[in-house]
Amino acid sequence: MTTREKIRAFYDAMLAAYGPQGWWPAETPFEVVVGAILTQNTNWKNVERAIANLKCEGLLSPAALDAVDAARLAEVIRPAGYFRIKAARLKHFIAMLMERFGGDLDALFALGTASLRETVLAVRGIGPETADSIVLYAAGKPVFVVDAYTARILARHGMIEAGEAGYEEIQDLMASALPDDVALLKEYHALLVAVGKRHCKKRAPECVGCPLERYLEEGRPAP
DNA sequence: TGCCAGGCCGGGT
DNA sequence: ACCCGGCATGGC
Repeated sequence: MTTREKIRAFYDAMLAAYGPQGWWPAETPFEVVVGAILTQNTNWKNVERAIANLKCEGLLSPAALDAVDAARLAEVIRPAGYFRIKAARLKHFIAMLMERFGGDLDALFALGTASLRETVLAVRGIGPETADSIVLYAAGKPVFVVDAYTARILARHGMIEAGEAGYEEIQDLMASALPDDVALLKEYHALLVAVGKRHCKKRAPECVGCPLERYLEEGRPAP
């Protein structure tokens, strides 16, 4: 089986094992943007609390985040960790949105996929994964989102060298094996996270009970 | 009880 | 071009 075939087979295996994940968990595209920044190296549970706080305080809109004091914003998002840095990062994104797009998220998302990614990536505090999460899950444009689980799972299945492949390299590998299908790309990344959380933790010596290997061997999903 | 979570930046080699 | 320390809360 070629690497390309494996990448496609993984999708079937994960979908069969866990079903559609329905990502991103948010009510609006703007909430996706905020969540993408808040979840950097942080447990999603903590992010949920921070977002609930933002909703309570009426701060979950570009205009409100633009107006709020950075120190107060930091206190509101405290449960998400790195709260001072993340408050600044949210402010940087909002500043870009206000100055260049009049605070209109749809105007930003009207950009083509490549320039949208560049624009978002240029914001201080937004790196490749956060940018791609915004492009895919908030703007609905086709990019593959790479994260720590993606690299770890691919490495443990011998598809890349552990610690060798960079972000873009992994992204290109996945993109070359998959169609430009937004729904599939959304689901694929979400499924990798689902599998990673259960079977591919950082410290674990191997992917215990991972459904993928078994699927590849037996040609059908693990029970 | 430590280790880890859906990263990214800035300064130093 | 890499490498590393710093950033911080809450869960298992």
